Amino acid sequence: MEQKIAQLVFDEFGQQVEVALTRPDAEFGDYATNVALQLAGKVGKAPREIAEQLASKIRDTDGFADVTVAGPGFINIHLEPQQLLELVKSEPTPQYPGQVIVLEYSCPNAFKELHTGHLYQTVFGDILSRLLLVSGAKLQRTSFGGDVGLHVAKCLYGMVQNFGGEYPEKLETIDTDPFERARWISERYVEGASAYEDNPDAKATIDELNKTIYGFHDSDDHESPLAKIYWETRQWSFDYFDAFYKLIDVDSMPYYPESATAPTGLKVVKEQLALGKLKESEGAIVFEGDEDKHLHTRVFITSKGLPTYETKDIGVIWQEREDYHFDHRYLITGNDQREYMRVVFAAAETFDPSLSGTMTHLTNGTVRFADGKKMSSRLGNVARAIDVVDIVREKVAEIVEDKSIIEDVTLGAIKYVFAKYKLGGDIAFDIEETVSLQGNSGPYLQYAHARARRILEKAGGVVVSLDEVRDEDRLLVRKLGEYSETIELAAKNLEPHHICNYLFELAQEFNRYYEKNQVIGNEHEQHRLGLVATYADTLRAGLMILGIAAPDKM
RNA sequence: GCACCCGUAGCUCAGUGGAUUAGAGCAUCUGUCUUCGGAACAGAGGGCCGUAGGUUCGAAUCCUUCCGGGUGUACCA
Repeated sequence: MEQKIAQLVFDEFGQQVEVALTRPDAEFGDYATNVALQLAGKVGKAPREIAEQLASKIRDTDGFADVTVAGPGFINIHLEPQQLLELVKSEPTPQYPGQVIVLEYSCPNAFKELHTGHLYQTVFGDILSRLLLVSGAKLQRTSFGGDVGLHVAKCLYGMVQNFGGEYPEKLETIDTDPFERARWISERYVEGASAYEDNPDAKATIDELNKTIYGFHDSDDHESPLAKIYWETRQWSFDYFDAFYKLIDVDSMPYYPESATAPTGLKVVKEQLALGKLKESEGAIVFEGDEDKHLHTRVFITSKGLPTYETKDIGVIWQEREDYHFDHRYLITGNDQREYMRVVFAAAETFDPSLSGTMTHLTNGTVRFADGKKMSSRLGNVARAIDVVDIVREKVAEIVEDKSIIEDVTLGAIKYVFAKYKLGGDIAFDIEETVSLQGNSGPYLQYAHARARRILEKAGGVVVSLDEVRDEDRLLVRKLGEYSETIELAAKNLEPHHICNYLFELAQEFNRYYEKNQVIGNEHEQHRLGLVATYADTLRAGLMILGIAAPDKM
């Protein structure tokens, strides 16, 4: 439609313009455009005059219900009922057809538990994945994290202390539940970390251990007692990640451990050093910043010869490209890594100019607790992801009577909270509001859906497809017709929160309709059931993109 | 110091490439209501969109100043 109007503008005024259609308040029309105002300056006529001229042309050519001019020169377009129905039945236009896209997110470190930030980023990444998939992308999810490094050494030290020596067989005495194992590992980490702080001997041992662990990889040592402990508990960590993803009902993804990306990164970095793209400085290998572009200088290989995070990140990029030949790569991290990642991207693009413009860094804010006092006793300083899920589940269980849907509602509540904010800012996580069954929340939408399903069930299942628009339907039908463009907008900008806003508005619109219009027993029952079914299906489709289950009963 | 992000209703947040009267949820107050599932609907109050300028026919939105908050600034990740 934009193009048609642009063509009319060109025919009438000989001007090339970008026509933007907006969705005005229902009283004004179904679409509105301000092209007349844009043209006023160029053409040298009054905006209203241009608008009238254009409006009459649009009226002639496209057979809209009505085309009016309002205010300073807006053209408001009213659609015919059939045009509204076409919109309802239209599918979203894929925004990434056939594109190979890598999305890297979640990124927990091995030997540590997932905290609230991971929960947020994992949920958000999963939603983005679903959005990209329905938008035609060939998507590959990935994750990246540290399975080597000082934190692992501290942890291993704690384990050895706990066992009173290097006794891998004692691992068998630990609980087999993946969450219990993860917790046990993190307790050993805490012990190792405090020993590192308090005890100089322990510090020396742990520093040595750090190198030893790299050695397990370099020399492929799976036999020494310490190596056995390392490999076994490393696997526990990976199993724990998968168990957690399963718990929150998101897809798991290939994990790129630093032990694997470091060698790849080192190889690239050494090649680039030879090519002069990196420099030696004070014994370290650095990528020189650029003051004009406000890029910091950063170290890629330390003066001790160890690869830094920068090098490992280069390694992931090269590995992911090798594995998937991506057209575009997105990664999500905390926003504290913003400047850092700019340097890594700049370095990567310097190393290989063909990467230019193929990578996008998305950043998320931190999760704050709105009701911090209540949470603190249970969650401590670093809130574990699992505790948040447990607390929400407890709250949900208090309200929901049907036990079989507690998990769906719990996850619906959590996922919706994380989906409804635009990525970037901090999130105020309020348990009460999360679980709240009213207002703009996951459970509200789940309930709205279940309610519609029950109407259909009660009516007996025979549902005709929607084929007319009655006067009282108009607002709801128009809202249903906005589904496709909402998905397109969300996909194009990678902003799932538009979907949340839309679904909430849709549910409200339906509730308004439902308040006034009897469905069952009405003379238009068949027609209205078609409308209810369309609504329920739309709601379910939207929730599905958000990874939220839409139970038929609640 | 420099750079980046952010300041919209009491609170939490939307606000598409500039646009008709700046919106929603929560909270507060008032109605509807012997309910096709009320976890609802209707309505009210509450805003110089941080400040001061600029561009424009028109600015929460673009540019600049200042104020306030956050983050980052080479051998951590």
